[in-house]
Amino acid sequence: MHENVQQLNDYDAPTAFGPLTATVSYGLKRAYLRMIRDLEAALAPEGFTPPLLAALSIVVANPGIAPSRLAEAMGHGRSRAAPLLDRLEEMRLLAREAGADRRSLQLRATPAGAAMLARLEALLAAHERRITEGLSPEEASLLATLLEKVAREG
Amino acid sequence: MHENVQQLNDYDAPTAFGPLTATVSYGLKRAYLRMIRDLEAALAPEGFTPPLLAALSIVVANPGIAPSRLAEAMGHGRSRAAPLLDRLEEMRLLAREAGADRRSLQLRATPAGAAMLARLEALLAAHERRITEGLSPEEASLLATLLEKVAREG
DNA sequence: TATTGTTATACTCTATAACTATA
DNA sequence: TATAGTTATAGAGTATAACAATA
Repeated sequence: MHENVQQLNDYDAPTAFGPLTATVSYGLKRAYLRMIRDLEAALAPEGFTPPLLAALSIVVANPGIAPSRLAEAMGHGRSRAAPLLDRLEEMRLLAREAGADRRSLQLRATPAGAAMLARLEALLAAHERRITEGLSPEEASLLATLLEKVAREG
Repeated sequence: MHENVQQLNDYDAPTAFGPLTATVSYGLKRAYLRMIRDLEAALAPEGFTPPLLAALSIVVANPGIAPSRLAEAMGHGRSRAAPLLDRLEEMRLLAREAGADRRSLQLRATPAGAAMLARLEALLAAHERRITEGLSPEEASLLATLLEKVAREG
């Protein structure tokens, strides 16, 4: 049963992270994991996921954008756009329209899409407050700036 | 062919992000993506992936740790540990040893595992320098601190 | 009963290559 | 030939549930 010598391990809580301790690299991973889980949970009741929200946001902010430029803005290859657009079109939130160059498409949100995004913005704001709850407003703003610097240098 | 009116889109580069602009949430996603791709590329020549490195680091820093506590430290469920441990054991970098409570296992790195980690630390340091190249040392240190605050509140 | 480790399963994200239609 | 969009495929990461062994 229970004994005091039960644990022969030579470690104690909390668990140590070795060379990962206090690195930007592992901090990014841990913070990202916490963020994405909170966002997934916040969007699920609306039938949304983080990538769907990003795609809709970008289309609303850039009416007429082509799928390949959307994919580029989201940081991945062209082929990732198709299933996201299929889903958003299925939900009647956006439409793929033909342009003058018939190889290319122009993406536009429907009124329902714009309305949905407005609704999601409230969820997004609450999510942002949750993940920055341990930070002052100045720290949160600084964090966003530093993250953007890291992201841009790629 | 080429015409000046070719683009009827009412957007211009760079692409706008709408409500995602300047949020910690989307900044985290973008910075994480940049980081993880750099780390994957850095580790690939050694046959390693970021989760394998994290697992090995934590086992070396916590000799005798159990798989379930390793999984907890890495932020996911128990079942994720098994394939990572299979792989590391296959590589002869760690061993699963039986403890007093025979339900539980004690994980320990082999000498080869410790040597491998030492080698990986150099790659990790170079990786850390690359992803923080746009930041002063003070900013990088501050960023790591802020990220840890975000991660911990979960 | 509860806990540990494992297996099975499924879903998402991501990357690559190949196909089509247009230019 | 080059580009845009799509499809097919595969691999990795993650989550849940169920199982066997042990307590």
